[in-house]
Amino acid sequence: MTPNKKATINDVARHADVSKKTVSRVINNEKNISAATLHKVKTVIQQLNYSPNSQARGLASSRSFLLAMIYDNPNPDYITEAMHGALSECRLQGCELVIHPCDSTARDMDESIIEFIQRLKIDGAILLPPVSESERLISKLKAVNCNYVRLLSVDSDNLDHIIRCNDRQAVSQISDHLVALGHKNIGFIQGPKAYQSAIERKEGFRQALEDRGLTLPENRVAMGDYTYQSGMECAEWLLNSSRPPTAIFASNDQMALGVITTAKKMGINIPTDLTVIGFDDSPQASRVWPALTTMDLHISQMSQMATRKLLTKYNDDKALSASIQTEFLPTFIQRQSTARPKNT
Amino acid sequence: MTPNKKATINDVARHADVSKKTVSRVINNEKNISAATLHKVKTVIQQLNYSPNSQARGLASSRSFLLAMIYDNPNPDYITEAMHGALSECRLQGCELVIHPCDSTARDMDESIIEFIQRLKIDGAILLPPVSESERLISKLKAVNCNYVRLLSVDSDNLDHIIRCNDRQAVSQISDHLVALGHKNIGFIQGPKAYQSAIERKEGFRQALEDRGLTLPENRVAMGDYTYQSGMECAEWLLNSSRPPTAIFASNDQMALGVITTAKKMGINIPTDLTVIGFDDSPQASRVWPALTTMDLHISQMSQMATRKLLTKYNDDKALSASIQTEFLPTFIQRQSTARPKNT
DNA sequence: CTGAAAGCGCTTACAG
DNA sequence: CTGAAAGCGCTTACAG
Repeated sequence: MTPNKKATINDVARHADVSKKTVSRVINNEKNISAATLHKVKTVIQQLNYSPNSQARGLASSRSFLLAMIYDNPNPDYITEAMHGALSECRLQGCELVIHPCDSTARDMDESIIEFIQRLKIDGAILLPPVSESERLISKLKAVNCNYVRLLSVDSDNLDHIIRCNDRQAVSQISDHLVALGHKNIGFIQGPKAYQSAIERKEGFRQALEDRGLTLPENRVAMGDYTYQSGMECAEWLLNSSRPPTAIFASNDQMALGVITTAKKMGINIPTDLTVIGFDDSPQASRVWPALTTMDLHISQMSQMATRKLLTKYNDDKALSASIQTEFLPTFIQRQSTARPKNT
Repeated sequence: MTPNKKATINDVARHADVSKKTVSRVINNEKNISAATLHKVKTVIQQLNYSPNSQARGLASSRSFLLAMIYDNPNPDYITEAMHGALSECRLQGCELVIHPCDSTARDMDESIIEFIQRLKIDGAILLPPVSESERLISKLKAVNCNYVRLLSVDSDNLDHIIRCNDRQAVSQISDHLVALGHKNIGFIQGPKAYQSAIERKEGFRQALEDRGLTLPENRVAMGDYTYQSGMECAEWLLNSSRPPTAIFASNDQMALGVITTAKKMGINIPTDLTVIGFDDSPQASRVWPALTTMDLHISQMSQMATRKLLTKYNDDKALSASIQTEFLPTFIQRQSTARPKNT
């Protein structure tokens, strides 16, 4: 990479007149170094503009300083946020992020992930839904002794391995809002059943409505798949029913955006004729008219905490470890797509 | 990583009864191996489920099999597409992608990028705009002998180092469309001058209109910054002028989306009262109502070609190298946001 | 076509 | 608190 040869640990050792083991000690922040030696070595490191070769470190210590983000998620906004959070923590702790999208419908997904992890000696894997929900993958990860943290909607693993988004409590906030506005005839658009979040949001919402004296009849539940297209279709179905709902809660923003489009096409005004609520707080939510009321899932923070949790193994900073938050509660973001129903 | 010890080159050599150098030859697809030996080694590799340790390979050969994608781009859709393209090529050629967002306004951006590249011994860097436009960074990259390819709107480097999007020809297609529809009073929303693409699109559009006997007066040019917010503001300014344009071309989709929102707020109907054209073909373009007419930039393909170009150095597949396309012409995507002006 | 030796730049396990 | 030796799993440069 460098013509003007990059400095190595040997150069530093020679210049500082110590053994390379001592240099290694300062690189790795080990204890038991005299202040004088520490200072001397640090000075030389500066002078020589030395930075340790991570391949050599990795080969010797069987660490790679590489974390992997593994996902199969059609939603780029989710991925982007997740990367952002993971990256912040990586910088803090001197790691790098390798991204590894995959196809969870492929037969050999698990094998190819494992091969990838072993080839790069990945220090730890951050698993995003729906990949994070595959117990088969998890058991293979354990078999090769690979550290991992899963972003999930439910507590289905040891707490060392999950960061959880409490979708149930989140949808209960939404039902509060809807009930407070006076809506009684509410439609719901569900996500694909292959996603745990879709189930949690649906069951949580149904439960929350019942707790508040309302119901969510099956003919008010449309089956979407988290896409814009499905949001449009579900909205059409709900709004063309004999007694159309006065509010629609779509279990993600893409589908809610589809609801808005369909309503516009049908000449239905939002929010006066129809209240629409999404779930995600995607960038587009604030960039439509009317701006979409939704839930902020704090994906970036969740991903950062997942990364921090992954690195506790290599990090003896107690304060940092203690700062890890395992469960996240989404935040309600009120914008312009909700209002009281017309005849109330 | 593995409790049940992963196989090494030595295990393969022993089982196949050859030297490890021979195993190395098959790993690296070298010539001059007898068919019998090749077969024998390959079989053992399969049996042992062996995959070479990329750290050891890297340390010995000063390669890392790691490519970096370096960017400072507020547009997640662009990044996502670029990653997708790069990743496809990485898989093809056995590399991995490390992502490295950065802040191009930071004083130490160049230094931190160089440090990162040297620390990981990155095999090559894919530079996205606007980072790709920094000549200062390029010269530092050259100084440390780091291979790179830039995604750019202009030819400002050796052809080995660029993949170009021909923004000028693209906007000329847009002016064709607008002129064919009969628009004469056209507004333009410019991107931030720090982006070369913003300049190319503006100058290209002005030139194209002039070539067709029209003009783009300065009072029809609004200064945006590629954000939705600026698109709204610019649209307000243009539409509140004494003789509002019958068509607005925004130099990216985010701003065009802002135009649509402002038009809606003002009660202006699209496309009958106002034609709107964007540039990017972002996912949202087809998810608003009316769906946005725009240009597909082929970012994923550009990024894939950039990656392929980067890897030619390590790859002696002539056919693959010959398949590299250096210049891309965006494709016009007609949707529902354009129509003839009202009184024509 | 194949192999033995040395070395890439670090860390581990020990010794003192 | 510090260091000498061996080794991580490969490739390079040679030799034959």
